[in-house]
Amino acid sequence: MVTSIEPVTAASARFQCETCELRSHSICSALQDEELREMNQVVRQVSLDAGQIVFFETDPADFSFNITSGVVRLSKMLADGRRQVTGFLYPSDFLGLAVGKDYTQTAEAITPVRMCRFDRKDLTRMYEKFPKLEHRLLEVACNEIVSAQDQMLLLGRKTARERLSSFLLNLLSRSNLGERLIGEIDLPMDRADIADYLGLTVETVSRTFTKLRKDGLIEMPSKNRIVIRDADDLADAAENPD
Amino acid sequence: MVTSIEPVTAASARFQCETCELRSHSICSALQDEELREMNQVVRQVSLDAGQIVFFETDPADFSFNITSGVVRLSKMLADGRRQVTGFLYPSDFLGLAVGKDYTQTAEAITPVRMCRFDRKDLTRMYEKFPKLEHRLLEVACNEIVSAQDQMLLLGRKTARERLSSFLLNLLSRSNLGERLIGEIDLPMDRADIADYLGLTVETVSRTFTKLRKDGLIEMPSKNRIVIRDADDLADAAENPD
DNA sequence: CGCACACTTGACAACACTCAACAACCGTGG
DNA sequence: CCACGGTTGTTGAGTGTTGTCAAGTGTGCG
Repeated sequence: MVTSIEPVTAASARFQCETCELRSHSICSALQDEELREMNQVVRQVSLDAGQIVFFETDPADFSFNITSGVVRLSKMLADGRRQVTGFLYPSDFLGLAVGKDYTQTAEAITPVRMCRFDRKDLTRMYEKFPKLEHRLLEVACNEIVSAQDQMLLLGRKTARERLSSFLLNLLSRSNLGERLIGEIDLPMDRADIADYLGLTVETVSRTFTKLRKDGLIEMPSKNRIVIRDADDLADAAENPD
Repeated sequence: MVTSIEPVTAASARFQCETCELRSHSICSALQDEELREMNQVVRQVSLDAGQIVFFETDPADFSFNITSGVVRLSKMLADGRRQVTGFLYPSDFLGLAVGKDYTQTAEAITPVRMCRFDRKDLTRMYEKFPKLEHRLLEVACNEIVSAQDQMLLLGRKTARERLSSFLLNLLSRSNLGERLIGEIDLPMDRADIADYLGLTVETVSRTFTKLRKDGLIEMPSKNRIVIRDADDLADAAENPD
């Protein structure tokens, strides 16, 4: 399942994982260098190939992760195979907030992924030592709640066109966090992932992409690449039916 | 907006709010008596009538609350009036986890409600003093995330029948936390609230209630009262289409 | 008693789903 | 280099579940 687990190298020793240098979202942004050294001793770098499972929705929840590169898909399944994708995790995102004994969803790499793995027992000790860490984690959890609520609004009340427009805008704001403000986004997930994330079928997703393209809201240089021609127009499409 | 705000009375002085005596869900269950006395100094009892707004989705997020009696509805709205109810809060539930400057959803009392109100600035000071409190809040947040994910699965992939069955089972497990295991539940919310919670219309909710009744899964002694005849059968209906 | 409101039921329409065929893409191997 | 098969994505035709609009039935309250 896990292709490689290596101890942290000297090169990455200053920070316990690359995540912390990327963005403020990482949980470790809360800590000082000295404290990070201590975190360093309980973290392991993990690499996965595309398609590999990080954990399954009934596995014992022993680990938490910080994504450092690649994209992870979170999903839940019903007995008959219907699936709901609950989120996509990008570099600097934290994975494994659950408090229960077992994971409640499945996490799978949809691109090659690298991440920092923490034993939850270690993390618990760290909380006690560095309350700042738990404070940071609460922030992460609250952000997750807010976007979960947005997603409920999307799934419960929005049309296919609004759903896809909202989705593209979310990806845009994410991909712009680090870098340029160009309206071009990469879709690492396939149509089935998008459909299961938006509560639609692949056919409807495909048709809706076509419509957005014909309406001049987006361009599609390739299947996995979207150019947003006017973010305001798309924002409009994300909240108005038809 | 708020009908009455009273300082804590001598009778309620031992615990800073009644919630803590009700159930383990309350955030204050994490604290010792001595620490509770300190919380006591920053809490205010608030009473609301049915229909009153606790806060609106763009209000500055200055307060957090512990519900002590009654039911609160959380919702988000689109510009054109479409609404998504994101949850119903019962006694012992915590309200106001958001980290941002403003609330991201509207909270409204759907029955007479009493609750303990905390100034978030006070709460922040309490966190620093009692890390246990923040730990407890993280637990609360994680539970909220888990049920939000369940709700996404419901909204994205379940049929009307499955949605209503799931909803009734959730209410059942909630109402049984405190007391008897009788399969009878009270619906403090109206059909529109249920519809907006389940991503349906009132008509579909009504029709689906009728179907569940005709199929012998539930009885309806009155509009707001549901008797679950066999929880296992209903659990079946909650995960199998048609 | 009658009005108002919430809920239910019916007829019809529509948006998204299902099933099916087709096209594009990609890696493989001749 | 191109032919081939498999996979993924797109498009089409028809169906269905749920939404819309409208009428009807309680139920509570003044």
